[in-house]
Amino acid sequence: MTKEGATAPSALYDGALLQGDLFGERRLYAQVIVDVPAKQTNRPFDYIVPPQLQSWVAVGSRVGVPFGPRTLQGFVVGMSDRTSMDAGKLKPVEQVLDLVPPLNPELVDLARWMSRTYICHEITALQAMIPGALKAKYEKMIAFAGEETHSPAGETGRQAYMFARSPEEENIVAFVKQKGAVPAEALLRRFPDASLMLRNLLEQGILAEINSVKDRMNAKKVLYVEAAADRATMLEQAEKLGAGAKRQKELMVFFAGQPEPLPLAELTEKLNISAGSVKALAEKGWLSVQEREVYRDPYAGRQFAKTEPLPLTDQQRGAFVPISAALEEREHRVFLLHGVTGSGKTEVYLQSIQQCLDQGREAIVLVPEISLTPQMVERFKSRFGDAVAVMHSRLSQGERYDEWRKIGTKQVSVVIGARSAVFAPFTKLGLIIIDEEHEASYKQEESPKYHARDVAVQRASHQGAVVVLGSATPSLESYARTNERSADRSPFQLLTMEDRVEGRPLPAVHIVDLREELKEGNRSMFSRGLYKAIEERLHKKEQTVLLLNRRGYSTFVMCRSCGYVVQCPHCDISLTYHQVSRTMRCHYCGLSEPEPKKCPSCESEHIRYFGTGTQRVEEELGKLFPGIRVIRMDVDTTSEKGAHERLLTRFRNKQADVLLGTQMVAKGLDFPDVTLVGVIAADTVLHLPDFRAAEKTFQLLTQVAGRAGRHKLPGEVFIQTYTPDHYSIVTASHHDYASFLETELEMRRERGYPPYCDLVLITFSHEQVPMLVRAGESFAVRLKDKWKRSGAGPAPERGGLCGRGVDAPYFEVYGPVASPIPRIKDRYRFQCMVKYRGDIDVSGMIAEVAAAFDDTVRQEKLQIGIDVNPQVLM
DNA sequence: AGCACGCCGACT
DNA sequence: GTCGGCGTGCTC
Repeated sequence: MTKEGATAPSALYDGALLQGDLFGERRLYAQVIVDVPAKQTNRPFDYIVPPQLQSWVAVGSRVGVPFGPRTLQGFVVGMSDRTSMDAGKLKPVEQVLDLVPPLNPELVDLARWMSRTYICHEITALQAMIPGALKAKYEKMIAFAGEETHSPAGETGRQAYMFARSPEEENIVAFVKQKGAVPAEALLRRFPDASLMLRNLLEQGILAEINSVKDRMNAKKVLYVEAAADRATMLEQAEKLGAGAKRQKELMVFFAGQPEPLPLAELTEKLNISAGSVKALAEKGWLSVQEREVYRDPYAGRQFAKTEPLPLTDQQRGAFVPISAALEEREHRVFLLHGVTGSGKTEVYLQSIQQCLDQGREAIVLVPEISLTPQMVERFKSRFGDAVAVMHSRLSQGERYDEWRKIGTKQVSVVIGARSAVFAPFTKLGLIIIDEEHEASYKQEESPKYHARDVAVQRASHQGAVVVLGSATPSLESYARTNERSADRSPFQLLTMEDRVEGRPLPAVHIVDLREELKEGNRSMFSRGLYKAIEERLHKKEQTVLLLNRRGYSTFVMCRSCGYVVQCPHCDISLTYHQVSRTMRCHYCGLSEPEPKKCPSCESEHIRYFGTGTQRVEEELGKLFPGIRVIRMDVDTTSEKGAHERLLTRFRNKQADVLLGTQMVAKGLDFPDVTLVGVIAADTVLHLPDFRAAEKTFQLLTQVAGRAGRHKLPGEVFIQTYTPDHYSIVTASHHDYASFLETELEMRRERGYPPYCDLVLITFSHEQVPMLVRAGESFAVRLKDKWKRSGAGPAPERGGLCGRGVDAPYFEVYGPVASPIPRIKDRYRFQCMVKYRGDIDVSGMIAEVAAAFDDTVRQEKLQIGIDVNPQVLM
């Protein structure tokens, strides 16, 4: 309203504002992020909130809004009573999709932070926070639009045409009219050949298209039965029933003494009565049947023996006290709990959570997906009972949604789950625990490429919550931050637990030099030491875990005549032979083709299989130890739902002697009779082109070694390797994290890698190499230019990072170079790496350069993937 | 992402 | 002379 308008009386009585006021209505506008992940729509759009929806719309609501010609799902990210736009141009919010907003203002802020930090569209970040069941689904509805007689005069031609509708058209109109609105898909199913007629009817305006957001939140409904009269009446009426209605009589008597409603299913089972009897009585009006929403509880009917807090050891107490104090102060703190395997970290978690709950606050527990086993869940369910919601990928979409719903409705105060559980919509968050914080699975590989650890710290800092990062082998980034010296990042507090509970010794570790074995004439994949050890375990009826971080049968297949290696035609990677299916498979694009009988290149039949995979180890075990019972666990045997747990249960029940698998056998398993762990080839990870290769090797070896001798029986570990002197292997064999850390930090410093700098990886992919090189080079130039113009100083020389002072800002773009796997699914891949240190908004700079590339992306089908790894400086 | 509006080739 | 190609731009 203008100033003049405010002083002129006539204007005061004009306009929608006043009209609204007269009817006691408030003007309310919602800022909505719509479900279109594109640069141009990556901002809020304003909508009018109609009066009847005002009490339902809040920041965090999921709404259906008209957007251009269609209706889209969107999230409300702001509410206000004014708008910067001409209010006359605004459209109204059409639908509110949930009774309770699925997000809250804090999560909406977090999404904005994520979109900036990880360079993604805001809608992508918002979508990542809600369960898949709430993902938008759109539906075209056909509705009846009005009588043709309403057409204005003068359009007689049109009318005449309309009156000439065919009987089939009449049928369609009648059908739609009767139903009110019909999904277009359903209509075409009913009238399969009607698409042309439908188009005519739509053009004539007799029918209309309505786009709406289909509501996928299907709460499960169950029928409940209860008495519809008082006890006396029920008994009285029971007597009046005929002798033939024996079941009904029974039911009446039962409900006379049953004031509470009962689920129909339970009733029919308990009283051995058919639903028909209930229906008959309901029709007579003596019973009432209602629909009730229920939760699909995947743990329904399972009894969890209640456990009480265990007395803490001195060491556990040493860790618990500072956490407890921070909780008490309601202060945001991050603790790094460095505890060797078996030191009792879980009990510290449990008691910290208990304290958090006692304060009326809520807790999130993140665990790697793979260790989200029934045993793990059981420990939490046993302590906190129904206050726990469990979220993992093995749940059906509906189950997942129901668990999640319990958070919003305050039925639970603890969530345990994998990565995405960090977004649990709690409003009084007090504690976030991240178990095995070094695990790579906390990093999401698709957009938004977030790291759950970083998101957790971000969330906690806004809520005054405590974060506990637990690990036996903390990531260098986290460990470095306990020594933080930079001004703008607060340090993590280190808590250490060095001893195993009850003083159980760490297992003895033998490093086996495979070169020596070869010299001695042992060409088998098992060293003599490991062979003997397995044999011994078979005799003693103890169990063995074998780790080989490579699935399939053999890693590559080569022709010995010409040296041809069978490769994937779509990816630059050799194919792996799978014995079970007798196929060659690509582990990157999933291609599967029959094994070659002769060399595709020279037709020779001298084809040999090189490299060992889990399938081959399994076969070999069977040959060496006839009758041995082996469970193989890798992606190929655990893809089926519940297979993972089934295999572990079998092993636990001692239905197998050996558990053989890829890294998934290394994580968090705890079997009392496992006394031997064998690592078939420790170097598989070590030589990957990854600056974290040594760290990953150390972590993997330490984790898997921790699987042996966790209970009464002492454990033994064999690590087979061709590089027995490598520091990651040597230090892992001594369970010596401190020494590993020291050496690895020195390596990182020399090479200029995290935690001495932050990294961002930018990958480009395209079907043609020239395009890719041009784009990558142009990107790098523009990025360097941006840095220069920011006036932050000259880019240092290459390698200049080494030995630089702690506070010196640094920025360098490396590349573009071909990616480690130069082609996947027929697309070539190049990458640039940005190394920097200091408080530089690199994400912002990259986002701007990427935005300038948008046209290229559209026209040339160039794909730019940006992987932001905000690391920690030392 | 869709969808409309807007300037240049092969057709009634 | 028109129908239609997809290049640019907008969606509260």
